[in-house]
Amino acid sequence: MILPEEQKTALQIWKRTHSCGELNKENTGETVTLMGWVNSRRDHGGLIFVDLRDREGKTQVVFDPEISQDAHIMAHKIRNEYVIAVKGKVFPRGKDAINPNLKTGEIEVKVHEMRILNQSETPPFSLNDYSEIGDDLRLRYRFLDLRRPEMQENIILRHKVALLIRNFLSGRGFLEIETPFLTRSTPEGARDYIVPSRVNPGKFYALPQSPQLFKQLLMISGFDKYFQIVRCFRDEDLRADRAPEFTQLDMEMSFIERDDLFSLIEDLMTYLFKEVLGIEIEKPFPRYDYNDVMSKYGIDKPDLRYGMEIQDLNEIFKNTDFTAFSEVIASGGKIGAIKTEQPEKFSRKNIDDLEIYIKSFGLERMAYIRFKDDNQIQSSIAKYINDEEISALKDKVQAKPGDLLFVVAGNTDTVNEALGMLRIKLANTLKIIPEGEYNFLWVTNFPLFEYSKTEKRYSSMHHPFTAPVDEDIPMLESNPFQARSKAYDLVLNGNEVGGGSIRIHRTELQQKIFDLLGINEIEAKQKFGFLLEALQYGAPPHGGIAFGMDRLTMILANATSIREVIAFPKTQRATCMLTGAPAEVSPEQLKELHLKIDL
RNA sequence: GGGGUCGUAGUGCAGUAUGGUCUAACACGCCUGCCUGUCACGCAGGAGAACGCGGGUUCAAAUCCCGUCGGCCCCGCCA
Repeated sequence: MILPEEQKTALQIWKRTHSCGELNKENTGETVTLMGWVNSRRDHGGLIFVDLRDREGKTQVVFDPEISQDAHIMAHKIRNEYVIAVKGKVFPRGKDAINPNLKTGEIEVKVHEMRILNQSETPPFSLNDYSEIGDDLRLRYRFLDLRRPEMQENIILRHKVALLIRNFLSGRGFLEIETPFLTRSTPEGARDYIVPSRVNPGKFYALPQSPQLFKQLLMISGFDKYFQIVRCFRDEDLRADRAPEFTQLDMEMSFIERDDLFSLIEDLMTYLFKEVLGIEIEKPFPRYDYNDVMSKYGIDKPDLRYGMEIQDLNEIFKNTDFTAFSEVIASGGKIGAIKTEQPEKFSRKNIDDLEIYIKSFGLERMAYIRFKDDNQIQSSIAKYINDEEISALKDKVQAKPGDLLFVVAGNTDTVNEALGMLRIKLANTLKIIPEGEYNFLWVTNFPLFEYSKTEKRYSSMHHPFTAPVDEDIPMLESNPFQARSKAYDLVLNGNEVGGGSIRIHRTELQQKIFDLLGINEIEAKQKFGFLLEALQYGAPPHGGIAFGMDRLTMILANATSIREVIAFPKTQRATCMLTGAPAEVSPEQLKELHLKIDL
């Protein structure tokens, strides 16, 4: 079909020749066509300057009545966020007119023809100013929020990360294989999102919390090295680093042991950081035993960009007369301490507030010790500490005059937890966490099981398919709950960015673990029968890991919430402000699914 | 399930402790006009909020109380 020239749309006649981020001095003299959004308009009466924006950047275009009367008149009508196309010539800017803040700052385009491709309402918030916009507004107008350069950078970064991962893994012989979203609910783990089946009345699918079982089956099928960048779903409460649907880099390999996986992942991570941030990360990453990080940092994902480790003072006070301490030692507890940085910043009031915080973990009190010159101390427990203990203490914590030590005593786990949280709190309030530093570490040798106080039973710390440490296998008969597992976490700057394990590849051992978890044979058969069966047909030794892509990207983007790197995130109450999901469905839909709502 | 915090023009905020001076301030944006070298343009003028919603206390409520809705942060939870 041939349209008369004047009926053709702008795009049938005009083709974009460049993005708004790529022109420079080299293009001087070229006639170019740019298309984009009006970022800002500066009307000088005579000249009108417009910063034209697309995802690649901004270019200054100039409307000069001496070049085109028509374009200049039309430029009066345009407003921010109008979509326009301009045809013009690239001019170098004079020395004084160069804008170093713009990629294209050394040129400008003098317009001889313009078309308004679309108008825009005045946006509800400015897309190019420096003030913070409320989260609710941003999410309600996410399509505009995503137009902001910061968000565009984040989303582009996310693409880049995914692409680098795919290229890297493909280069190492990995295959990306899809696994189902409509699958079955499993008893262990997080709450499932469930989906009713119309063709199977009364039955439900569950959306996967992870492709765990499928990737193990793929190993049994012989696919050897698998990965997938995949959405996962968990119906649990949200946090800044936790969304109900999130993206995971999921991996599994056969014929490997833990260290093979570690070195592969270290290669992948250093590659990513090099390509994305231009930063060299040292390999191999340090490895820590779960028990060690728990006693030194009170948490299984310590941020090692700063010190302030938890000190164990039991040895120093083993002969103390102070009953509050001796009783704790006698009962197998721990006297723990943290030496704070910037001790001069702590007033009596600050210390009291910290004690209140410590008490919220169930400890009775927190003592402080301030070291003075010589062998003197100022302390809430000064009268219970003798000179010998003071000098031993000074040695142990390497105290300088003026240093401040916080001391708590009680049940070992509670002391570790409380001091671990105190350590983080101190680091944040003292602002001692260095920016731009990336600290990776592996945490290994997790307990195989953990006791749930709320459910009053043992469950797998990682998941029920995790292999026990070889030398602990005999313990499964004697004291199973002391056994360690071949699970590992990758921690980056205090975030758990990845976790995985070497899996069980023998039916008997898998059955044994189900027994210990109180999953009886019938239930195991019903829910995991396919896995138990598959393990009987030549399952290779295998293991894997999964990474939180959102968290990883968040850290690479230097953002504080994964919402900043997800195009269309949910709110804290798991709703979508854009679409209004979740929402009621029609009675017809419910009827079809044989569902009744009972509120 | 629990704790905290925020909600005032289109946006960001001040005002809330000690109710009356709030006829709600400021900045950005918006509208009109002027301006040929700006780039967070400038100048002059203008419009725009009864303070999330509901109830209560009071002579009087943005401000106090109760409830409720929503955003965010944290604990629990998240194999």
